[in-house]
Order: sequence, then C-alpha cells, then structure tokens
Amino acid sequence: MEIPKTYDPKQAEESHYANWERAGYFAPEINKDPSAPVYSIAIPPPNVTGSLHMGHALQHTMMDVLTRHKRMCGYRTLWLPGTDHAGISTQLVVSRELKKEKLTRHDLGREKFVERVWQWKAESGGQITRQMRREGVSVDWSRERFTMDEGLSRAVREVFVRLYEEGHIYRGARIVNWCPTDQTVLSDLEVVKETKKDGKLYFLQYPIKTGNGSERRLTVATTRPETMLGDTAVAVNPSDERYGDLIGATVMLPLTGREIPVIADDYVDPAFGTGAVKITPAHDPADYEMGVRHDLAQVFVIDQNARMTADAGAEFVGLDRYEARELVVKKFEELGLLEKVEDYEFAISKCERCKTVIEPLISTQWFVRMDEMRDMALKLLGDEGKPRFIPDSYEKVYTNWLENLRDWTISRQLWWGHQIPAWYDEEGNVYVARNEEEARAKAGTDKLTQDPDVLDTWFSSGLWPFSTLGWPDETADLRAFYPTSVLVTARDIIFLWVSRMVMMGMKFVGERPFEDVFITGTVLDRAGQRMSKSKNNGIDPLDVFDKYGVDATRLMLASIGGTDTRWSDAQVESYRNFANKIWNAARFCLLNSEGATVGKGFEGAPETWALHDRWIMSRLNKTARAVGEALADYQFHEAVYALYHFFWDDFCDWYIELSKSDVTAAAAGPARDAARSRALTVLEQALRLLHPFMPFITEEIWLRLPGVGAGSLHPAYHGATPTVMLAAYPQADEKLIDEQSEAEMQSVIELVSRVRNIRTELNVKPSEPVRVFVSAGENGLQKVFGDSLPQIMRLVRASDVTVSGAMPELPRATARQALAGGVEIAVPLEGLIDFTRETERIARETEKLTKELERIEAQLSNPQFVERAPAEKVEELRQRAADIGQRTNALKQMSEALKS
RNA sequence: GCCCACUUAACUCAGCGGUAGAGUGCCGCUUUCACACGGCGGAAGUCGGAGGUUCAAAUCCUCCAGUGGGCACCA
Repeated sequence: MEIPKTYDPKQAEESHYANWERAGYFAPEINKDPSAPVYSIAIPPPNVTGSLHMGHALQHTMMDVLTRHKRMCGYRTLWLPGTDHAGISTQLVVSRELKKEKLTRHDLGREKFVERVWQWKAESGGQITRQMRREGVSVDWSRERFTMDEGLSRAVREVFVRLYEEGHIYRGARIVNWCPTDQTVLSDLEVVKETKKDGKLYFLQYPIKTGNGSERRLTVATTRPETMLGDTAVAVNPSDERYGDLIGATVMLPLTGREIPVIADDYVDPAFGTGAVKITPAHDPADYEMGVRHDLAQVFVIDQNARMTADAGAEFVGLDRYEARELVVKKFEELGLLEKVEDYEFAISKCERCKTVIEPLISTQWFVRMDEMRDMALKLLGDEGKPRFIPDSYEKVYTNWLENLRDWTISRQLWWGHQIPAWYDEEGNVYVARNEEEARAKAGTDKLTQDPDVLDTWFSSGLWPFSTLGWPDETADLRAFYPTSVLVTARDIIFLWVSRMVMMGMKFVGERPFEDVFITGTVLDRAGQRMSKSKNNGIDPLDVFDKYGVDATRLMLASIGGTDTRWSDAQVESYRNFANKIWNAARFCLLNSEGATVGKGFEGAPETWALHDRWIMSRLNKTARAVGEALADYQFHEAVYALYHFFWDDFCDWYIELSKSDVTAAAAGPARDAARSRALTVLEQALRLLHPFMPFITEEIWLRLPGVGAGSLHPAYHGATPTVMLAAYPQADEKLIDEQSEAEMQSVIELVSRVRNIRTELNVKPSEPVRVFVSAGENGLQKVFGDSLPQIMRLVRASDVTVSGAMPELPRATARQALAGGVEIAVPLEGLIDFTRETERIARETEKLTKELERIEAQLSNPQFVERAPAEKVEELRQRAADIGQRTNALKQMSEALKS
C-alpha cells in the first residue's frame, strides 16, 4: 500500500465534500428513523455581498461540529443555509458597478435597477456559499434560502400586515437618524457613537429683549453652532436661581431676527455649560422631545444633504453644515456675541456603514411599537429561562436592552429590499395589504401608488428561523424543525438580530425560535485588535486553509473558548502537525493491517485482556464521555483538548508503542491479527470522535480501513454508502472505564519515564542497553510490572529487567530512584556514573519531596483542618505524606549507598 | 457616567475552592524500520496589586490599577 509520509490536505478536501453533498448526507432525509430526535440550526445568513472572514469560519466551525456530532448520534439534523439581501451594502455594490459605466441608479430607474441587482446576485452572489463549501460545512443546500426569495418575502408582508392591523406599526413624522451619504434613515442600532477628541464647545450670547433698553445677554453652550439658526427656545432648569427671573422672557435670536422664549425644563442640567440650553427641535433628538413637551415650533434649517435650507437665511442657504458652522461663528464674533470657544471631547453619531456624521432630521417614516413583543421576550426569559445564553453573562445584556427598548424605525429610503406593502390613493389615504390586489379591494380604486420605501434588512432577518421553514404555511419543515436547537453568533448582533428573532418568533409562531444562544468569542489580530476591513488587519481564512489545511484551521478555531483570542499561526501549525500525527498513526496501522479487521480483537471479557488493552479502552471511553459532555455545554476547547491528548499521548505515544512488538511481529498468526485489529479498532473509534472537528482527514483515512462498511453506520442511516459522517458517534461505555487499569498503567508509565530520565541525566547513549532492577514490595504492582516486562524492556531500551519484591545487592555505581507506591528502581551503570552528579540528583529529588512533605504536614498538624475538612481529603493527604516519607527514606539510603 | 469581560510560564490560552496546566518557544540528547510537521528528557509562574471570607483561595467577596467591549439625549 502506497501512503505518503506527510498528509496533504488538498486532495481530501477536494474530493469528499462534493461526494457528501451529492449523496444527500447533509439533508435530514438521510435519516430513516421516524422516531429520531431532531436537531436544527438556522445559519446566521451572511450578506450576499460578503466574502468569508474569520468570524464566519469560527461560527461555522462550531455549528458544523454540533451538527455533525448530532447527526452521528442519530439525530435528524437540519442545518439550514442561506444569505441575506443586505439592503444598503448590495445597493451600493451595484451602484458602484453602474458608476463604472458612468450611470447612476436614477438613470436606470427603480425597476431596471432592481433587475440589475438580481442579475448581480445571480452572477456574483454565490461567492460566499462557494467559500463555505470549502470549510466543509454540512448544511443542507437543498433548503438554501435568500431573504428576498418569494417565500420569505411573503412572510415579510404577512408580518407587516398583521403588525399594522394590530396597531403595532404606524407611520408618522419623528426625529430620526439620517445618513446624508446613504440618503436613508437608520435605526438606532445602525448608528455608532464615536468619541470626537478635537471637539469644540461654543459659547454663544443671545441678547434678551428687556423693553427698557438695557443690555442683558444669555449665554448658551453648543457643539453645533449652525443649528442656532433653527432655535425656537432657550431652556433653563426651573430651580436655577441664576435664571429664575428670565423664565418667560424673550430672547432676540441673532442672525435671524426671530424672537424666541426662555422656557423651564427639568431636563436641563444647571451644572453643565452655562446652565442654559439652546433648543433646536428640528435638528436634535433631545430638543425634539423638549419641543414636543413645550409645543415649540420646528424650524428646518438643514436638509437631507446636510446643507442649509432657505429658512436658514439668505446668507446660509446652500452651505454645507460645516461651512455654515464656520460662518455662524464668524458672524457671532463680528457681533461681539461669541463669548468663548473651549476644547471639548464628546460622542458623535456616525453611520455604522459609511461613517458619515448622522444628521438628526424630522421625517415621515414607518415605525414598530415594540412593547408587546418586548414583553413576550422578557416573559419567555423570566418564566422559562429561554433562550439560554452561553456564556450566561449575555443574558443581562439582552435583558437590559429589552427593558429600554424604543420604537423601531423600519422604513429605509432604498430600492433594494422588501418594498413596504402600503399603498396610497390619490387623497393620500393609506392601505396596508398583502399585495396590490388586496389593497385595491380595500381602497375601492385601482389608482394606487405603493410606498417607495423598503424595510430595514433586519426586519426580514428577524423572521429567519421560521420564514425559512415555510411560514406562514404550516409546513412539515416548520413542524419538524422549529424551534431550532441553538443559535451560534457573535455578540455584536444580540440586539440587532437575536432579540428580534425572539420577539418575532414569539409573536408569530407562538414559540421561541431557539433553545440556546451560544455567543462566540472574537478572533483578534496578532496585536489584539479586532479584525476589520478599514484597518486591513484581517486574516483570510482561505489563505490559512491553503497553508495549513481546513481541518487544522477548524481545530484551532474550535479550541477558542468563549473569550476573545488573538490569532496565532503557530497554533494552527500545531494542529497541522496533529493532523500529520493522525495521518502517520493511521499509516502505521494500515501498513500493518494484513489479516486485521476493524471491530475485532477485543473479544471476550475485558478481564482477560492485556493491561494496555484494558487501559486504552478505558481512555477511549473516558474521552468519548468527556467530548460528549463538553459539546453539550458548548465547551469546544475542552473537547479539542480531550481528543488531542487522547490521540497523541494515549494512543500514539503509549498504546502504539506498547503494542508495537505484537503488531509488527514477523510471524503471521491469530495473535498478530488480533493485535493489529485492536490498533485499527481504536483508531477507527478515534476517527469517529474526531470527525465533527476534522471532517476531511477522518473521512480520508476511515474509508481506507479494512472492515469498515455499511455495518459501521448508525442504524438511522441504513442503506447509505459508507462514510464516517454517518457512523455512530462513540458513546462512553461505563463498563469499560477501568480506574484500576488506568492506575496500573500509570505505574508502568512512571516506571518507564523514570528510567528514561536516569538515562538522559547520566548521558547514557540511546543505543546503549541498560539493565534495570525494579522492587515493588509485596503489592500488586510486582505482577503488573512482571506482565509488562517485554514492553518495559523495549520502551526503556533495556537488555534485561528484573522485578522482585526487594532490591537485591547492587554495585555502588548504580543509579536509583524511588517512585510512588513504594516502588524502587535501580540501573547499574558501571563506568558511567559520576558519583557527585548522582548524589546531587538525589539531593534535588529529596529536596523537592521534603518541601511538599512540609506543606502537607503543616496542614495535617492544623487541628482546624483535620476537624473541618472532609475526611477523605484528610485521608488523602495522610496517604500522600506516608508515600513521600517512604520515598524520602529510600532516597536517603540510595544516597548512603553512593558514599560507601 | 453606568454596565460587563479580561489580567496565570517568553508568547497564545485552559483551569475557576483542596498538590499550578497545555500548545508554541527555550535547553539537552536523538535521524531505531508510522511520523524531524517526529521521539525522549528538562528548565521555566510569589496565577495584575491590596485587603477580606475559609481549615484551605489562581479559583469566592471588596477596593484599586491596566486592557478590551457594550450602554448613555448632558447641549
């Protein structure tokens, strides 16, 4: 059999995925067990414009591990894939294309433009789904969805109509976040606050109308002087003694000739600035509220392009807001009304996508009142603790946000998206309907115009867990797969998306959309910074796949816990090495597989097996148990750790070495066949355990193993072509977990390690055989060592190993060591021992033990400890103290022996 | 301003009430017939600081410092 020495991931990655997809292994229909439990995940749909980044790779790895694991456990699994139409992003991508042809979307018109977007989607929208195939994700492509699909669009209209009919959706003029670049309104969540370090606070003086010709001025502080052109009041705190006499007075607003009142409002903080606030209801959210409270006029001085309007005055009209700011300040200075300008750091709102400074404007938009759905979500958490957040600290974040939830602005001034299902007749009456026909019926006319706005992209995403399953129809998929089992996502969309799915799911399906929410950590760059396009510090997962292989990358990602972790090539490299280790262990087993069959070799009662066989089965079952428990708790790193060390340490370093002489015996025969079968069997089980994490290498090897086939599959998949993907996931068999064998093996391992240590410390050449004497008192270890003699000889490179109850008389030139359990070892090394060094070595060892003994004795002599600590704890320490005492004595004698 | 998380070996991180761990790196030795992407052995940490609770604290509590993140209408 030709098997290369080094694992090349490319070939396996290229061949298996296409086979799995073609064979239908990813679809729930592959499961033939009608009573199989169900496991489902709806993928967080990546933007159709997107390309794979590390965050996707991380989340997809975890979802794939969960899905593959459950599938192998016999669950009917559905991991549903799809993409999001991503309103603004997609519209901009296509607009940019048009720009190359010297066209704007307005040149095309809405209909042609939208057609063009669909065309773009057909040609270029598949990039991310192709990249996902590279990751090995076991999603059911036959159920792939897109948020603008007809089915999902129907769900969107249905939800809109129902919310409107129940009075949760309304249309009205409110102050909103306007992005002058994207030319659309944005929800609060699409606005980011950024610290403006070089901000200025301007102190403007407004003359007060006194009627008696006396000069008095009121100073207001502002970061936006240009908005003073739209001021309609100055507010002070009613309890502020400085201004008490001014409440109700009139201020002559400079530059405008308008007169505005001084009003009192508790909102004003007397301690800030001058304690007097200019109020611009049309251009500031807080002022807007105050304007509503005091019935103030709204004077619009800034338009949707962030330019000054005619109402700003002839000198200002047409100016950009920042030009207007300069001019206002200059005029104030000329008039002697600019008191001062201070440096002032404050938070400024920007468009999350394009980073343009938001212009608060009053605009007619569609909104959703969230109170009813908010209460449903809070009740679900309060009553049932659902969804369960992992890590649980996010539950508080989620609750706090919900409790302070405000109305959601859902209309967007875009062309790409779900057009709002509202029509207007010629009088401007609005008809909300599922389609135009229904609207006509309601309106009693066909002279209707549909609202030009589209819905916030997150409106359709909020329906994702059920719209993808066919809602509003009562489909079989909806019944089978809703609620989904878990949502795996990043923390930055808990509000934007997670909360809305819960609210929408409760409202429209009457049930939570998922049981658990697993919030992943974030992969940071090497310097600990978030990866971002603007910083250009992203590491492309596809490059990592090319360099180290998909399986190694997945293992690295899975080993990231719930906390943020810096990217490290070295770590991926170590998992690449692990993949190679797996490859070579398999290579060894396969090169020695003649006469062997997976599943054989462990016949009869475990008591009749050799120690190392009982031991490896115990380790294997413990590992299966650990992995199962870890995955149930989303402790991916624990699962990886358990698998890594089982495979490398237990299986490769010890089991293969211990069984090597039997496996590679020159003479064929039943004993050799059995030993070979056992190695193959353990390997095969290990591959199953590893498969959810490393799908490619495990399949590549598994298919080559002699004896695997239809019989290896989980019963739910009978009739399927053999694949490790559908093999039964190993479940811990508690009967095979054998603590005594593990303890005995541990003694053998320690014995071997100590002899090796002596060899190294005393510079014995690797090729030089040694003689080893072991005394194991009268306890059972004597038999354990006796039974493992050939293996011990091989592992320590001894010409001879003698095990007895007591150490025989040995020459002075003997290296010695005292082990736990009263075991002593001696290696005569005539001519090799440096007596001084050996004395030192024993002294070091003694010192280490003495220190530990002192600590233990201090504890044991503390009556409080003996009294209050659990009895077994005390007993454990006593035993350890006794053992150390014995070893120290032995070392002392060894030291004496060296002197004689 | 408020809230949350993090701070453990040179690096990246586990552990989260009972003898300090892993991977990488480092220091020896080693190309013995699965693997040098390997093997064997080894050195390396007063677990951010200060208090407190406890028989016992890296682990629980309080305060402080640093880092990162979220929330917030102080103009």
